[in-house]
This record gives sequence, C-alpha cells and structure tokens, in this order.
Amino acid sequence: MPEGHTIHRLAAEHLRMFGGRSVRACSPQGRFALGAARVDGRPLVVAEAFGKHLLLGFGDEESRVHVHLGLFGKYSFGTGVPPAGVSAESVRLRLEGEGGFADLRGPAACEVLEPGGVKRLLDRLGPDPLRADADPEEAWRRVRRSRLPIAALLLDQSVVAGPGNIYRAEVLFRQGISPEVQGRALSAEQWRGIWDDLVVLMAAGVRSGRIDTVRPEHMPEAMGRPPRVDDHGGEVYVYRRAGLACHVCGTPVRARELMGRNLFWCPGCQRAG
DNA sequence: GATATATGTGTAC
DNA sequence: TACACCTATATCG
Repeated sequence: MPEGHTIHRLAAEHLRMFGGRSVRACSPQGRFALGAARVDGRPLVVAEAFGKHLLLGFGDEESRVHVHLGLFGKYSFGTGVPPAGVSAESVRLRLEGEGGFADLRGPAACEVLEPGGVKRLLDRLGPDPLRADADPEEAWRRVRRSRLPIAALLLDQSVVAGPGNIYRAEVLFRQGISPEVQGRALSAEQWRGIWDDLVVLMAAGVRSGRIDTVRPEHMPEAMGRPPRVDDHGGEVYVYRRAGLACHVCGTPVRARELMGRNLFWCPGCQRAG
C-alpha cells in the first residue's frame, strides 16, 4: 500500500472525516499513549502529506503528529464506533470524531514533532510529484551529478519524495529507460519525462487508491494480454513479473536485488541512457 | 502452526 | 551490506 499516493489520500481522508472538529485520541496498543493524550480533545486542523510522511496538526499547536507507515503500516477508517476485540490491541493511534474513526496499525513512525523536528524532516525530503509546490529542478540537480543508477535515485526520498518500488519500476518501464543508467548519464529531457510521468501516474493513484500503469502512447501496442493485476491490487507492466513475457515486446521481464530492494525491468523495452 | 513475503527506513559494522 | 523494526496475509506442511 504505502507509496506517496496512499499518504496523500490519507491526508484528504483525515480532513474529510475530522477536519475542524475536535477528536478523541488514544493508543489502545499503548506505545503512543503520551502523544495521543497530548492531542486528545483538540480539533484536527492540519492533515498534509509530504512524500510518504503524514503530518497532523491539532488546535493551535505548532507541533505535528508525524506518521510514517513503513512497509507494514495501515490505516482503517470506519463510521460509528470502532470495533472492539483482539484486533483493537494492535492499534497504535485511534482518532474518533462524530463522523467516524481512524485506526493506525504497524507504522514505522508515530510521534509528536516540535517545529524544529518538522523542519528537519521536510529539509531532508526532495520534491514530491504530488505537491503543487514541488520543483523538479531541485531533484534534477541531484540526479544529474550522481553516479548512482537512476533506479537507486528514484527510491532516495531526499532526491524525490513519494515514489516507492512499484512507481520506480513502472515509470522507468514507461519511459523506456534502463534502471542501470547513472543519473549523470540521463538527459534533461529524460529526467523531465520521468518527473512528468510520476506526476501523472501518482495523481491517478491518488484518485483510484491503487497503482495502475497503462501503455504509454509512444510504445507499440501491447501483445493482447492485460497487464498483471498484482496482489497489490493494480495493473502493472513489470513490477513482480519476473520471468514473464513483457506485454509490449515479449522479452522476459528481469529482476534483481539492488541495494536491498527488488528491481524489475524489461531489457527489451528499457534501453541504456 | 511455522514460515515466507511485502509498496520502507534507519542504524551499525 | 546486514540487520532491526513494525503487522498482516499467503502458502506450506
């Protein structure tokens, strides 16, 4: 679930459900008991996503509740009273308002940040393709002088904030760029292509709540099979399709580990620099 | 029941 | 590069 589009959806969902109204906050699991007590009873006035980070602001506090889902974190929303039972014991943060509740389980981070901590967090994030204030040139300045492969740069949140393993694989496929190409070997046009496509793909992800990729117009017709509907719940061309024929050119999709993450690409469609 | 896996990141060696 | 961490779900025996 948790690439940047998910977090932007969560921010919007928080505002819809709680925006401007006071909420009750608690931590059934206990590990965020102090933080929850601190915001309990205040109105939720800020819910904003920066890459994969969610920031919630309550009342006139300048501090923010900072949530990062990590690999396993999940939110569940509902109307009415949150369900009791064993599954409630794993809820790190629960917000309840008149409109419903939000349960957070398994986050990598759930903490209160003072303004200085918020600034440090935001300072180490690159531009987020889903934010109107994002400046792709800021990312390009990092990319263009890096010897790291573009596949590594796209997962570095200090270069670009938001894309995860699926968007990385799919955007490089759609742009026909080999994951191995060094950042400094990319042209400005290629970077522009990657960025603009991230904006399109991730905005679609925010709307639909899943990651779907479609054949870009500059690519030849697909071979008649639909893209894989992955366990993640979306239609993709290369992500987790190792060994299967590319839907565009028929070449087997390849996979390898790069810096601890699974990387997928089509050697037929994705050329060097 | 045990084990493997996952869309992520931070720290230590 | 390895591992630690957080949780749920799928798959295997």
